[in-house]
Amino acid sequence: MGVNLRDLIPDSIRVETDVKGLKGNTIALDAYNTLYQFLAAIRQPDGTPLMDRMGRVTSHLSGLFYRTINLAEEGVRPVYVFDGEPPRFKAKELEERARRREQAEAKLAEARTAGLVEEARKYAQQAIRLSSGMVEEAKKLLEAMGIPWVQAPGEGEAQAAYMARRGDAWAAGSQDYDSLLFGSTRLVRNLAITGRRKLPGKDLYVEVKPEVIELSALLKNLGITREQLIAIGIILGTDYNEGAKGIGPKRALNIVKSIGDPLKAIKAAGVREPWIDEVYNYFLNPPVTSDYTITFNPPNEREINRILVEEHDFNPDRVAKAVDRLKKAYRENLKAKQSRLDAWFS
DNA sequence: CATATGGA
DNA sequence: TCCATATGG
Repeated sequence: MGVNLRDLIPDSIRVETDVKGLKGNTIALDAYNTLYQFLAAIRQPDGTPLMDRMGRVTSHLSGLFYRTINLAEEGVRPVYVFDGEPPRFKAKELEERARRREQAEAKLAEARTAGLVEEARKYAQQAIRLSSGMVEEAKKLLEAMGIPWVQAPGEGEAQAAYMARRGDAWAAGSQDYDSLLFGSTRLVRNLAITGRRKLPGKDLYVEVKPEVIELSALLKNLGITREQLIAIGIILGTDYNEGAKGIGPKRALNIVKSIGDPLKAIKAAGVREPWIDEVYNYFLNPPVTSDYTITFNPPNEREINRILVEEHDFNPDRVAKAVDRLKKAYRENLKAKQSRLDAWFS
């Protein structure tokens, strides 16, 4: 999922930090990416997600609620950016994902009847569905919490990058690297508090710290332009194209630097999709909107309780405790600072 | 992924 | 304060 720039980016460009080091910064978070990861991670050992008494999945709400409060408490100002319409050349990728999900669902049923717990968990993670209802409910919860969200016209990563470029956000936040191709000034990955990540297939957890990748530092280090970075991404493969067979990050960088012109390099590398010029233009100039405001509001405790406790069977004491933390974080970290002049007029 | 809890 | 383990919905 997403463009795979992992092996292109030198370790020296990945700046490890902790959440405290991001205090005061507005971060435009890829909502889809975030919710999807909660759905993948917040599960019982056999892969069963958290559910309310009606059997509706609540893992995404639990993750969103507690993580957002943690970030706010540490002084991070989160803005969630939701996907709009995908570009039409993403249809193939989306169909493939749907197909893989159906296969995983079948395998999950098999594993469950066979009583294979680890197998079941594996396939449950591959069978994740983020429904439009779940997305709508996440937006409702954010509103109740007083946390801003933005509806992107196209890809959320593109909108987040635009917000960073305008200076409305300090960085885009996602596990994927796409926002760098979309021109985000910075990308923050691994933005979580506890920083635990399960190693695939093993019962081991490793500590993972947030990392910041600055676009200008990356381009300078590689000696390329943003346009050339887009070309490399396309050669390596994106959600919109397969990438050139047998070419890894080193050769992709070489080809792009020696040829110079991004579109010529893409073709010289052997990328054959006929719609590839459109993909290049989409990364360079994606649909975005300036019609948003980033405003933090006081948490609406009644509404939070209605959604989490009444509707979805969250523990009222736990929720109340978290809401208290959110109220304090709002006062101390999120509330717009009033200038002395504003105070005089109000 | 996150909180809660109990023992070192 | 740290760690391991259980539980959250």
